[in-house]
Amino acid sequence: MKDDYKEKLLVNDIYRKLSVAYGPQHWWPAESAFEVMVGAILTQSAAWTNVEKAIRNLKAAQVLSPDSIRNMSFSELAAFIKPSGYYNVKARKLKSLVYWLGENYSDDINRMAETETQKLREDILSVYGIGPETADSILLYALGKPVFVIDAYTRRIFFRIGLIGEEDSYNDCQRLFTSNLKADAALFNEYHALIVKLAKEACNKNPDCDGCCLGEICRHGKS
DNA sequence: GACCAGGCACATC
DNA sequence: GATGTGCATGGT
Repeated sequence: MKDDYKEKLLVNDIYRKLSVAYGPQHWWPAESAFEVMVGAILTQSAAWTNVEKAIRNLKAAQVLSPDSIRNMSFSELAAFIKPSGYYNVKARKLKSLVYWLGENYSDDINRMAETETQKLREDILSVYGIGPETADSILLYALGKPVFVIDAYTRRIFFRIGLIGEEDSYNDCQRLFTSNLKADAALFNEYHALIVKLAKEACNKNPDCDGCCLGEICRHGKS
């Protein structure tokens, strides 16, 4: 059997196993596309429980909108998002996002979604504070584009399994999934959410294992 | 009290 | 281009 065919079987099989083990994850937990975009920035190197507090603050003050975030003072914004950590840099990032959104799309996220995906990805990446993972989270979870999100969990788990190399770039990692799966936003959405679920479950129970529920395809402790 | 969490920009070599 | 560092809160 050819190696690339084995790889395809593995990538698909891991998804099936995770899906059976954990069921639907219902990502991204947000009421609007804009909320996803804000959450994607706030969750950078932060625990989601802290991000929830920051978003709750914005909602309670009824300022979770591009216009409100543009018009409030920097220090006011920083105070709202304080629980998510790095509040000064993140306030600057959110300001950059909403000014960009206004200037390029008149705050119309539906119009933004009409742009061709790769061009839009380049465009989003030009915004201060948005790197590959945040850009892809926005494309997938806010706009429903079939773009696979690579995070630290994905790298760690698939490195242990042997499907990702230590030196692989973000794009290399992404190719593992996009070249072996149907380009389906719902599938990419669920797969990434399941990877995060697996990482949290397994890590919390055993620091030496990221993939107990993967059975034989998990080679934890042997890498 | 140490360590980590759904990264990124920037300085320096 | 790769390697190091600052950013900061809240939960375990």
